[in-house]
Amino acid sequence: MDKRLIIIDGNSIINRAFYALPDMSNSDGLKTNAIYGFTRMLFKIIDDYKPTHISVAFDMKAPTFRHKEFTDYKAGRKKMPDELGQQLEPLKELLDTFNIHRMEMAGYEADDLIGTVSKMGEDNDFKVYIVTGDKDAIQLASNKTTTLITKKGVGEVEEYNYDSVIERYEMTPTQFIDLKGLMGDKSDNIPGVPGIGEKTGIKLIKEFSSVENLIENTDKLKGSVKKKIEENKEQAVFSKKLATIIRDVPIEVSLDELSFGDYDKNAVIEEFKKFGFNTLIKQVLSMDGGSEESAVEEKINLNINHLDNVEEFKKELEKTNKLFIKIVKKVGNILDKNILYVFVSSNGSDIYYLNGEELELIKDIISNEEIKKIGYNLKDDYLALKPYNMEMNNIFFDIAIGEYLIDSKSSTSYECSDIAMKYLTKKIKSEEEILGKGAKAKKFQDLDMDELSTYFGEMINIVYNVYPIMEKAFKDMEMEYLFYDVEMSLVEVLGSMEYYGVAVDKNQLRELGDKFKNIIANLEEEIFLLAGEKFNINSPKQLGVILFEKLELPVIKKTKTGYSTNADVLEKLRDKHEIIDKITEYRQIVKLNSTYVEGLSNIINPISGRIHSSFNQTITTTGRISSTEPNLQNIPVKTEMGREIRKVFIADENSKLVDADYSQVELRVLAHMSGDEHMIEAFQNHIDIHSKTASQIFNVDVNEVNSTQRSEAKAINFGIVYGKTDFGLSQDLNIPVAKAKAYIESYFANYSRIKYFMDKVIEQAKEKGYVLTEFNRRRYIPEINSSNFMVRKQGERFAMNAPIQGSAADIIKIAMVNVYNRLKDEQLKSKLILQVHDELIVEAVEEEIDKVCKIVKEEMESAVNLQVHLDVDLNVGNSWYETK
DNA sequence: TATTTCACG
DNA sequence: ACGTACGTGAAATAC
Repeated sequence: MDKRLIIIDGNSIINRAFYALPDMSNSDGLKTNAIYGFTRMLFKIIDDYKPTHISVAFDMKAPTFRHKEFTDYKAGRKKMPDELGQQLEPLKELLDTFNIHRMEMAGYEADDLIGTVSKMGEDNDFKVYIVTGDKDAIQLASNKTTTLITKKGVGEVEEYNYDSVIERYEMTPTQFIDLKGLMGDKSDNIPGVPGIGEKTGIKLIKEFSSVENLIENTDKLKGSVKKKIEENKEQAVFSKKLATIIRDVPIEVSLDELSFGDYDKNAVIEEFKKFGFNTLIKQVLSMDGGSEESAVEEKINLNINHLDNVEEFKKELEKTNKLFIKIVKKVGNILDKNILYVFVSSNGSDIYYLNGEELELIKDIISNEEIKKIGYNLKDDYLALKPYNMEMNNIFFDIAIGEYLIDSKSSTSYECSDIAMKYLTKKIKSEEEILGKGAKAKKFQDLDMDELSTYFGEMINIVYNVYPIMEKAFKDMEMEYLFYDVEMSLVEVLGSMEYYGVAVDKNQLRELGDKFKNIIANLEEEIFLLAGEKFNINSPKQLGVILFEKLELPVIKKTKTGYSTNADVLEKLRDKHEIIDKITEYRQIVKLNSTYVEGLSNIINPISGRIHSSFNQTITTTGRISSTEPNLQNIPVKTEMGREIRKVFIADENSKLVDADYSQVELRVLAHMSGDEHMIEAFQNHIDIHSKTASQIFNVDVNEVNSTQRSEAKAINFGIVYGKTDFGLSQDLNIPVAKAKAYIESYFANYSRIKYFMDKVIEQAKEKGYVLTEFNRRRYIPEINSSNFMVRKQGERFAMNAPIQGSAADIIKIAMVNVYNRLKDEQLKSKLILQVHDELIVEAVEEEIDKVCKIVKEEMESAVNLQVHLDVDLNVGNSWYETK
């Protein structure tokens, strides 16, 4: 079998990783980004090239023969930063754990060891790969050796072998050494020939093929080049020597020692846990090689039986009043009875199941207010039971939501298997492993009882073992109110909203569709006429060709794949050609028709005739809820044509929609959190905040503010919340950057506590690694300590925005819970049906409208006590369109 | 599957 | 000097 040897330049790769990745550290404060990056690179290389042998070469601190012969060698190099230095030893230990060979030798650089070992590999018929970020190693490329140079960061590599080097550079790999002899190398402080750069160097090497030959034939040169070479002959030869990688270092190593694959997975995982590399643990487990026996996959011992003796199980439950539960349902209508099995347990190991027809047996357990329901994605379970007329009460602990609160960015899915790995180092099958992925993925109804019981039994066991750990974490982080009283209470609220849905007027939808299609057809014709040909207007690519090539309009902006044709660009082009306005209008109507008219039509529930959107609680990094299938949080409102879509959303018979929205909730949160007297005062005195800001910036009386000033101030008020720059503001307001800068400075001069607040949260993010909302919701911001300017600035904007957006999200969640509970407690028929970030909509039956208005306003305004009032605007109408 | 665009707060 | 406002989801095209 063929043997493949990979030799890695350890220092080079760890350096790359360090500078490419954002700051990371483990719980002990050890920096880990370079180790992480190195390991990811290592895994990728192993995956791509399947090496049989590996060695990692390191530089030593001791001077090399190059230093001895040339004191200035590598002079002027910056010292390795301590954040990187401290990662070197742990990386070496990790390699040892992996049983990966590493080498270092006093007096020689890593390059020389690589040169020597690669030669050994070549001589023994290995296919050799050299991994480094240093292009010097291209000189080692040959028919048997491929040099892999890292591209941008550590993600990808570029391959160089003998042929590809010739093809790209028109010279052989070894001629690279000659080139360097002439050009020198700034980073290594190799002098070369002064005045000869890359261009001339390449020309000379192509002509004379080597430094030595060149020197002998300087008579064929002329002018300044001749002079330069003749005056620096020795220096050129010497530079070439410095640049030459040694290939016969007296290192005592046999290729057998480099063989890879025999390592203890468990030990590697332990190490990863120490570093906090949770995502890598999974990868190790699925990697070939390594001994599996000792791996973490201890079989979980479970007793899984049909629930025959309900009374006995109830007795067991009484001991703790904790029910661990997972419901398995088939894919189907949310309003139908779809339950296949219910798995329940009181102790995490004795697990019982019953099928969909036997549910009545546990109805009183499910609805018992005393029994705490503990599970994973409990909203799904709550919803599954609804069609059976069963109400799951006391939804107490959901480990998916728990993980979301602990780290809202750790992943997007919060897969149970990931949670198991992170908290228990237990490997259970993921949903994808059970069902497969893509088009031929199975569904739970396709699995047999054996597969189901293993998967869901393990899930219950994981829940049982993880929740106490999270319980403690919330206590330590002072997040108990947020978790139990806000998020867990919200599960039932969101479930109820989904189940109830919102009524739609299908006729209205059809009418709008007809109207839009008509307009689209007309616009299409006009656009083709103006363009002189037919094309797909929906294709940015084809549109780009028409606009910027055929019509030769000026290119405003480019995307990574071609011309940008977005609304901003079109806006700037609208004076240049009459086709532009037609396209803008076409885009708008097509969007309305495809996303809204057709999108909504497709998703109306055939049973209820209503729309049941999913409200997801574990998606956003800031704490907001998201809405999918369909997204009801982005129904058009800004243009009149778009707003007509809202006529589709109506109240049921004998009902009306009560729409309540917070007035400027984020700015009020900002006023409160910053404690800025000016802003607080404005809100307390019910002064229009945008006019107030305008009066301060433009130095006029509040009553004298004109509409332009007010709208500019509005842009600033909102922009500040997101950390907007002077440049961005200048673009939005179409004013010079200097003017925008002056506005922002004036803003912060007047609202000085806001500036102070922003500085403070950034500082907190830098120190602690996270920022907090008013209710201690956390957002980790690893970007904040990045060495990359752009990434770091972005981190600062996250830090400024997250507490504000997040606190507003906390507040409306509290309000939702309170509104829902009031409606329930007062036994009203009206239902909370929608939330759009700062807006709640209740479908209220006629006779309850006054009561509902009062409840919603009261609960929203009193959800939290801030230094400013929260104001809620109420509107009542037959449709969402009317509630304006 | 990735990219571009655009709808909302 | 950098590149330039946060948070989402859906549809369509192109690969």
